[in-house]
Amino acid sequence: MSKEKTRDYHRGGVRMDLIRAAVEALKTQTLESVSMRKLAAAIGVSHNAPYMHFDDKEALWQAISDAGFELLIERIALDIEARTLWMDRLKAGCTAYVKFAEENREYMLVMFRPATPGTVRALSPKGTEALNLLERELAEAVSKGHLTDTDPEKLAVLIWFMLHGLTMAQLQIGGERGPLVKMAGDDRIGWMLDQVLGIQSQDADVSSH
Amino acid sequence: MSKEKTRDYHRGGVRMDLIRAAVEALKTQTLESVSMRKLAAAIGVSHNAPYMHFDDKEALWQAISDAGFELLIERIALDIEARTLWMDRLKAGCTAYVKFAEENREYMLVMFRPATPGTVRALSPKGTEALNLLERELAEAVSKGHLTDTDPEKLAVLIWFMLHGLTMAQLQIGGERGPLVKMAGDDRIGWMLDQVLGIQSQDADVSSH
DNA sequence: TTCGAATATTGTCGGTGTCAATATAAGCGC
DNA sequence: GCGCTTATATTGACACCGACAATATTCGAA
Repeated sequence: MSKEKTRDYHRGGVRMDLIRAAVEALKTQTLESVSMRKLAAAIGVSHNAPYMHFDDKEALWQAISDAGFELLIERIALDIEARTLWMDRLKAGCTAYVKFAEENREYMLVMFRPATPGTVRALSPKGTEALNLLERELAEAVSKGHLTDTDPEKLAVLIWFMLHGLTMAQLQIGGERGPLVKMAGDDRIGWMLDQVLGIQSQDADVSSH
Repeated sequence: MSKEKTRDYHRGGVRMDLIRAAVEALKTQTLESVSMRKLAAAIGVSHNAPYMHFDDKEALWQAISDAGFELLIERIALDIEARTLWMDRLKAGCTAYVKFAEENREYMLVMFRPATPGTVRALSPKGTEALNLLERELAEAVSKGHLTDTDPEKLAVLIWFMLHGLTMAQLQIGGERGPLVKMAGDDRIGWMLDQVLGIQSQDADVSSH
């Protein structure tokens, strides 16, 4: 009598549920160990349903990567716009990058998963957009005379290398031990920026006596 | 009559052959797509023979990672020792890091493969040894008065972040396009070092007119 | 209402990591 | 030489995986 169907066809939102489940799974598991079939099971759908919404396992990663870059630039832009002084803005943007990586390990793993050797995967449009946010701040600083003798484009890339190296190191090797602790001070990003930009730290350097 | 056995038991050197085959395979394939069984087949051995020499697939990666760090520090040390002036030595070491990564993509993929979320994988002893090479040069430069007001330890980590960010970017996104080309000049490493160390470039800056 | 398109299902295939049981070879005391 | 232990390799099996094919269900528009 009961009308209960064996399953819900067309339950809707499978694509989003799948992405959410994958992101959730990545918080505790490796990229390799997250499987389409387990994700399908997790959201209560047959083992092949995901292939309605994603050509491929890779297509799922790509979708998550895009979403990650979206979140990243949103956060960076927000934190930059909340300040006015150029150095504050720059530092806020850099800090946002690192904080995002720390708080969203799962996204970063996908966004910067290694490319297949032969292929060239360009930095996603959203990715370069994030980089441009940095570059704009630096260009502004140069044009207003706060920085001299530097090419803002190259400087932006250099700073990104620095931030990216820091975040990748944190992802790849644990955060608790090793060389990372040597940089674990309160304001490592401020310190690094001062160093790169050749600025005398305005706080008294107490460490020398 | 012919005494030909179906296979060679105890053929010897399976462990090394396996590592070599894996490194070779990684030149054209992803970490994920390299399989124990294919490696076993490639060196002409049954699908379970590898498990005599490695507990685990992960154990194989670990062995390759260790070998990679060994090669890396050897190369860095060699290139440093070939110079005498402190800045030349520092630059040679940094350049060696990046060149190694470019020429040994396959090793870097394994050396810096993402760790399982829960676990903390400390930077391998050999890895920190590589970092110490940098640090020693910087400490020397500070003690001889070439650099002032800087903590060599922190500076070494900063420089490593920079180099690591550069190499990871090259591994993860293609080298041909995107922001990387903005840094593609002949002596990007020299430029980056000058920038970080706050040194006026001794070459005339021709780019400004 | 009918029919096609979208969505989901079951079934299947070759491939994978890894465990178990078995077979072969080498080393060594005798 | 002989026998024992141990290292090494093999076959066999199992659950799991990504992906393809064929089928079933539902929705929406003509």
